[in-house]
Amino acid sequence: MSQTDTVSRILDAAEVLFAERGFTETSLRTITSTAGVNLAAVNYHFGSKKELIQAVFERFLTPFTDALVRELDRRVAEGQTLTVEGLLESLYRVGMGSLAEQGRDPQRFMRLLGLAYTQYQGHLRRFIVSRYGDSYRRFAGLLAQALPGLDPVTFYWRLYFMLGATIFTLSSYDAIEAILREDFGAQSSLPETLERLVPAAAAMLKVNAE
Amino acid sequence: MSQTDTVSRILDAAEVLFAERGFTETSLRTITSTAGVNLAAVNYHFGSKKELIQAVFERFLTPFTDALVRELDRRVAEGQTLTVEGLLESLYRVGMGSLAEQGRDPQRFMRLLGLAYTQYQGHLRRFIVSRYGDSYRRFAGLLAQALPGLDPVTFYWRLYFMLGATIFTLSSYDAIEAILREDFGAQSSLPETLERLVPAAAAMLKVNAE
DNA sequence: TGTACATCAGTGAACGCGCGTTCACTGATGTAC
DNA sequence: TGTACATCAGTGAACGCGCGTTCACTGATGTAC
Repeated sequence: MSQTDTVSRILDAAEVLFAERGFTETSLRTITSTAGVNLAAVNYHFGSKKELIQAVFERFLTPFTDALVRELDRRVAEGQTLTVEGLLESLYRVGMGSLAEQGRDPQRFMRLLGLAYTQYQGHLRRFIVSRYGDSYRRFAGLLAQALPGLDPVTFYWRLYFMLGATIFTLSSYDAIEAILREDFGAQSSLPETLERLVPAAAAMLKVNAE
Repeated sequence: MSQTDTVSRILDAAEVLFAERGFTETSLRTITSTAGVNLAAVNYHFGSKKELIQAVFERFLTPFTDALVRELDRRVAEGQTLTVEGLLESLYRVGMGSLAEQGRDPQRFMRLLGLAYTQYQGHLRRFIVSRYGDSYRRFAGLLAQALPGLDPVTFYWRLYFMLGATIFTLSSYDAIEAILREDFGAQSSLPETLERLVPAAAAMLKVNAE
């Protein structure tokens, strides 16, 4: 078993289990037995449980933000007019795409993102802000340009409303979808849900703008 | 020290600590030493940590949902036309009011509500749905009436978008407010933030409706 | 009015358990001369 | 080519610690006769 193999088996198991139950509720014993590796391997390869949590986030956030910034750069270089709807579509399409490439589950990452915001893990919030703050500001800056005439404070509050609607809904996607399927017999796929989210979120951002 | 006193001291301490750190991250030893009561008192009065968590939710959700349903009944009985904006305002005003009456902090309850949705506590979700599902459906039903012409599946997804924007933003209210104050020197009070949220959420719900 | 008993809030100490982490060790592979 | 040593992934067992819960007990108050 090569190093890469053990490391990625640990990351695969941790990703699934953290998303299901949270960080404190998932023990290293559960992770290592699911991964089929020795208990001590986590501390050997990652140093501590905290650093394992960060590594899980790094593995999916880095490809995602890199792809998002490349996409934004490309569209700006081509001189495209970036609308609110266009930017949200880019965000969601890149999110789905960069994960689908690796054959991984987008809902799982939404749950992890939701946990990062709500769980009591100061180190994780600091890690994410310092590592991915630049990409976040790039996106927010272009979105602000697409919404002229909005004062900055109103804009930022609405940006958080939009993030809340996105992260909250998609991190509970499976549960909500199951309820709607039971009550109305209507299946909603994830891409369909994102198609509902784009105009709704755009309308929320655009009230009284321009 | 009367029974009521010990019980409410435990609930007060648990409410603050759970909202700050989450359920698993808060030990009964921390709660009881903050409350100034004996460690065994939690199990004596509540039975278990799970039942304590439920009791914390019950103490703030019951007055809130009772007041909300009374307010909705009153407005319907008076024959008022209930608009989307009017219903959201009722929701937020009753939320602030029923807590302010008791001199308690509304942000704290938003954090608890956020935790209830994201933390791995199956018993809590079941408890909330069984106890407060009727009030939730009452509100959702009136909101749907205010949005004719919207198919039910789209309506329910947007209801979740709205809940996500509300719970996510208000549960991180202190953090977001601090960032905006630092970057723009602009203070936003909680009522001001709710005034921003009403038209934004209403616009999101109303896209293509009526 | 006085005595015996019941009830109940609260307590101090201990229980067993699962946790993250550590450590001495193994065995395979690579490197130097 | 052969030997000595270094490196490094991985391991098994144990460490101390904090956790939720339990239990025998106390002391105050109420109730019955």
